[in-house]
Amino acid sequence: MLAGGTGKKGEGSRPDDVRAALVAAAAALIEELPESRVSLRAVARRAGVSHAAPAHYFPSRADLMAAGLAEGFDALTARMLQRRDTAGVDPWDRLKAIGLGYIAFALERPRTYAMMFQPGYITSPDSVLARAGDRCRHVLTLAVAETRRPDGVDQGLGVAFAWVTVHGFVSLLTSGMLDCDPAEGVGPTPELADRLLSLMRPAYDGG
Amino acid sequence: MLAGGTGKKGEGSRPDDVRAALVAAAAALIEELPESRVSLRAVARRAGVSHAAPAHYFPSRADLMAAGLAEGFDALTARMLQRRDTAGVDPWDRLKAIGLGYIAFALERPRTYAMMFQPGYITSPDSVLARAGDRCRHVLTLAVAETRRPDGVDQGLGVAFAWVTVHGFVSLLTSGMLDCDPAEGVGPTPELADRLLSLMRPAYDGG
DNA sequence: GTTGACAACTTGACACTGTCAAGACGAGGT
DNA sequence: ACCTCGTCTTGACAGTGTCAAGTTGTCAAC
Repeated sequence: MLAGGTGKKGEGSRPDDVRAALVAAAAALIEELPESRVSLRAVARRAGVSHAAPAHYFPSRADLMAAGLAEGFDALTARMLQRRDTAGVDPWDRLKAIGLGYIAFALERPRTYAMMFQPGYITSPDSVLARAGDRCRHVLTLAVAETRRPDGVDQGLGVAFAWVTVHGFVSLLTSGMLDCDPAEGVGPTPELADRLLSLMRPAYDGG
Repeated sequence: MLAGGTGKKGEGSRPDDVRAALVAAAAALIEELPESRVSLRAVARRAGVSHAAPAHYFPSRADLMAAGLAEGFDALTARMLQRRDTAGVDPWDRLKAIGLGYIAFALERPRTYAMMFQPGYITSPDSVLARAGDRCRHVLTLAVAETRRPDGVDQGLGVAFAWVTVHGFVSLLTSGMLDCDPAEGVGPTPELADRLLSLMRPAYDGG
């Protein structure tokens, strides 16, 4: 049977209810607990099913985590779009808004964000997680395309550079390596983010 | 007793032999196995001690991992220094050499690298891991200082930008998010690394 | 040289984990 | 009525981190 069976337990159940509950529980726990404590059984408990229920929908723990992380990616994408659409019409403003939205998401949901980029959860380029990542990058690609100039960097490189910068920033920040040291002239987080994004700009403008 | 006791078991043992063996075993397993499979017991087996021996040197699993990861940081620092010292005298060449050494290390020991920057292993700014990270950043700071111009970016921001760029690059690459797509004009890894580092430069040169 | 103290481990146990095998159970078809 | 199948539960197994207690070897004191 391909599309969700009608098998239901209580009267309130709908097809794939359990699956959705598991993914939602996983997404929640990923942010609430350190990674090692997000167990299959904890997710199952949160979703109100038995400890082995996840095995019917996900071949392994990693697959359930990947599904939860894909939800995280979609939330990130939504955040970027929201910020972009409230920015003006200037392409650079829009790109910068996307970057700030990206950073805001990562700092609000640091554990989810860190896990999203952990090697090992993407099993294939067609996996749920990889596709969610692609959708996210697509938003960035569109924004970079808008800023494009005849003598600017090429598309792929521009996307890579923008992503690399914002990801590197939040990743270093949340891992505790980038403590904004006032002695070195670097201010608090939002200011540092703004200055880093501004620092990026000349790479796009010049030939 | 403050400094390592003389308690030895066999005749070959030296003080703190077991501790060093544990850290070495941890560092090795961190690269060999996915993170979830690097267990205290596996490390203990590799070091040839009982499953509870690590508890005598490290309060928890995280502390043993942090010790292994600190070794990774020191190896990274050594790699950067080696590359820097074989580069010429041009400050920018030296900074770029450091960046390429950094990238080379991360791509050779991807699991170690990813774990080094995972939030949660740095318990305090004085921890072994944090200090190893500081030593690494210090090398970068020196190199950035060499490139400094009167009208360039300030020190702290320059260090942050350089680190953010190389870290973001290898982190995205190893997590599978940055598949160098030929259709978008981005070539293979070494070329992309080189172009990204070059893209960074105008940020340091201009006012 | 016997005694005691003590660090360095080992052994054993506990609750917890991911995964597999087997069973319960209701819905749908014949 | 009977069978089948998908959904989920129950039960089991090896493996995990951590704690408590026991063992062993070394040193200092007397």
